[in-house]
Amino acid sequence: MRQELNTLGFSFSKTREFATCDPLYTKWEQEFIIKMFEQKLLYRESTTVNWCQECHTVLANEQVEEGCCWRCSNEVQLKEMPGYYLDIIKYADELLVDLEQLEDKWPSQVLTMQKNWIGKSQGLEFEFELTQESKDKLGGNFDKYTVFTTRPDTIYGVTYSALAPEHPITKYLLKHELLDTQTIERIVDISNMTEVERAKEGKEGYDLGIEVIHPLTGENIPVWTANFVLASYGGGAVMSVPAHDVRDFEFATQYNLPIKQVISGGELPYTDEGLLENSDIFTNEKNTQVKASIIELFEEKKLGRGTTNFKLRNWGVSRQRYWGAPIPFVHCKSCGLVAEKIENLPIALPENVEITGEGNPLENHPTWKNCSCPECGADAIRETDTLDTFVQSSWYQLRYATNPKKWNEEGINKEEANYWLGVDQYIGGIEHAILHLLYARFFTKVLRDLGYCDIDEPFERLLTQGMVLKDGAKMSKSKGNTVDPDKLIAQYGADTARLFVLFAAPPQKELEWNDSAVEGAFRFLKKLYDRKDKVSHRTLPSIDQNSLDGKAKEARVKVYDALKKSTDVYTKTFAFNTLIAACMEALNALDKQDDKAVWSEGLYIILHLLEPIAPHLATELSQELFDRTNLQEIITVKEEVFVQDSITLIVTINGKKRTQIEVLPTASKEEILLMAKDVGAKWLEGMSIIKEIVVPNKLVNLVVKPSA
RNA sequence: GCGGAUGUGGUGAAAUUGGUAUACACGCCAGACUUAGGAUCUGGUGCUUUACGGCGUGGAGGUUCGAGUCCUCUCAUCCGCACCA
Repeated sequence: MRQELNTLGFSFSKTREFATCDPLYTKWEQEFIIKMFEQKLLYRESTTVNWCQECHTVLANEQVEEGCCWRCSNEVQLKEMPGYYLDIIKYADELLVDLEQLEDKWPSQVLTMQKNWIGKSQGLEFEFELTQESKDKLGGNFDKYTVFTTRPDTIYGVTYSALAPEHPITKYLLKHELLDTQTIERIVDISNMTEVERAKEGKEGYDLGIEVIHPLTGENIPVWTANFVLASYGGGAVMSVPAHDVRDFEFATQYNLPIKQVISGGELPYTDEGLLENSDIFTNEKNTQVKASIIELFEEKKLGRGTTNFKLRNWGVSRQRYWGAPIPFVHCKSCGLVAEKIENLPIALPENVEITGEGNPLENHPTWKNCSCPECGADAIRETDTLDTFVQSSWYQLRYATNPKKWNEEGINKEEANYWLGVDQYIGGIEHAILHLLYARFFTKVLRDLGYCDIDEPFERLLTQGMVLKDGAKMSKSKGNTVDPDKLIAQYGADTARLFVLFAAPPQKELEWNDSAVEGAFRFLKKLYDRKDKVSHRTLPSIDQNSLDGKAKEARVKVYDALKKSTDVYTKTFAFNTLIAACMEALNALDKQDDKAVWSEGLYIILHLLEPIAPHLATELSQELFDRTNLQEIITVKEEVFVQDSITLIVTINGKKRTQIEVLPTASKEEILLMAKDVGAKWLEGMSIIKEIVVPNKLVNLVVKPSA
């Protein structure tokens, strides 16, 4: 890999190179984790997690794609187990708001994906009080439960409430067998399904035989459990308004539950705006306008409160595998969960380990997990979970900005990090839109708050390069459809390979690999090299524009067109394909003339422009021809090159191109029109002109209609 | 279902942001030089028509002197989210 990058001529600061699995890197990562634990940003909890049987590990929500593992595509299962979580929800608002700073600097698609993933919604949170009878049934263990809604305006239309199968009340009913056996079995089955599986099954639910009291009307409302109520969101319980919610409507229809319309409008379920009805004092008001008043009413009566909820889940960072930094905690019989002492870091992975593919290698290691408690010194057990490797990639840019001489003493040098970062231009695949790019944003903000740097956003500008496809599929080793760049380089050289790839398409676009055009790229470079004999000046020559013939002038225009274009391409658009095309045009135009100074100037500039694209050829020729070893100088665009002796104007009639005229740059509008009518006489016969338009330097348009 | 993106020659793609549509390159055709060419060079190459011309940026409308570009509707493909109450 390193060899390949070198051959292709990529530049890295070799002194700053490091591996994220190096214990010296691990050490600081573990320190951050301990600091986060101290700030209560990291916690350990036992919940239902995504488990990949193939990888033998837990996965974060972001790492599950359509119910499958992002690495191996194996179907993810649910499992109840303890794990460590980073409180990313605490930063949800900032992560959302700061997306605005990235507008126009990041692709809008990525911004949208992050926004949707964070999924902020505002609404009302309130408690449903259980009826006395229901409280008794639940053995006095529950008085009420909380629900969340974004539609407080439909509160008078509630006809039932639904709990997730995992809701504590549902669980209680199951445990104490307060439902009939068949129902219990079915609910347990549902509990074992993933969200994706539940969605596929269609709606299913059961009457739990308990009731709650409507907080405003005092009516009794039946409580059901339903497979579409998510345990992980909004407390795992909802109020149901079948008249104005598609899901509730479907469910209510299926189980013959009552439906009460409270917004006037069309066919049910009606989810658009309208006037309220059957809504007590709010009747006849616009539904969009009463949301706030209803929340206020709940707050006044101390029944509930306005709240914000996020779809984003906290980041589960526990992994049960060998690679990744060990989570630096110790389980002590008397002290409980204890963070390792900073001076004992790093807690390195053992090297004599057996990777069997079965179970956690650290767990299975005979001695590694035995340690003493950092608090009391008693025998204790080391945590065997390791950190998600996305933690490693969340701060490597901060490490890279830190002077290697300081790597032993500090993880991140604040001054240097502040100086170098955020990254001016970051390049990566769209597949990390809500993985690495979200985690790194979060981690950067946490490290900022822990005092390690003053950076708000890790990556200032982002380019998501398109995937390279082969036979319509993403190129990958596992699919065996990769193209070996070595072969291409061996045959044509690294510069041709680079030029070819950049010329094929703009980098944002995905590219179907087809190497038939390699020849073209090679031909261009060869031609460029062949023309070195044309150079007669050792420096950028000064040229008297007036002494040149037309072809030479045209060549200069093309050369300076390319130079002009390069600024935009290298700083904004990254449309290297158009810059390469401009260089090709310039070379073609140079070939049509024979002024030595123009040739020298042209090649000087073309080599300068191609340096980042074909560095080997460009630097070698620049050195040989012009004694230039550093191609970073700024060449100014000579505007006089673009001043033309005459201007070509297109003559259009009724918007259709008919002919063209040559005029002096000083020609007046009247002169131009006169000339246009003269050359266009053929098309004007029997016509009367009703409008004349002259666009300077561009065209003339004559609007005509048949004479009466 | 919701959200986003993209549709231009045989192919990869350009178009100064409302002003000559198809630059540049691949491919193809013809020619030149060659013992030879998978090397190099020259010319041609959107469709249609004998020609003048007509048509042409997924499709249908609209705005405008003028639309690949702006607006409305529509079709197709791709991507993301997917019961988030």
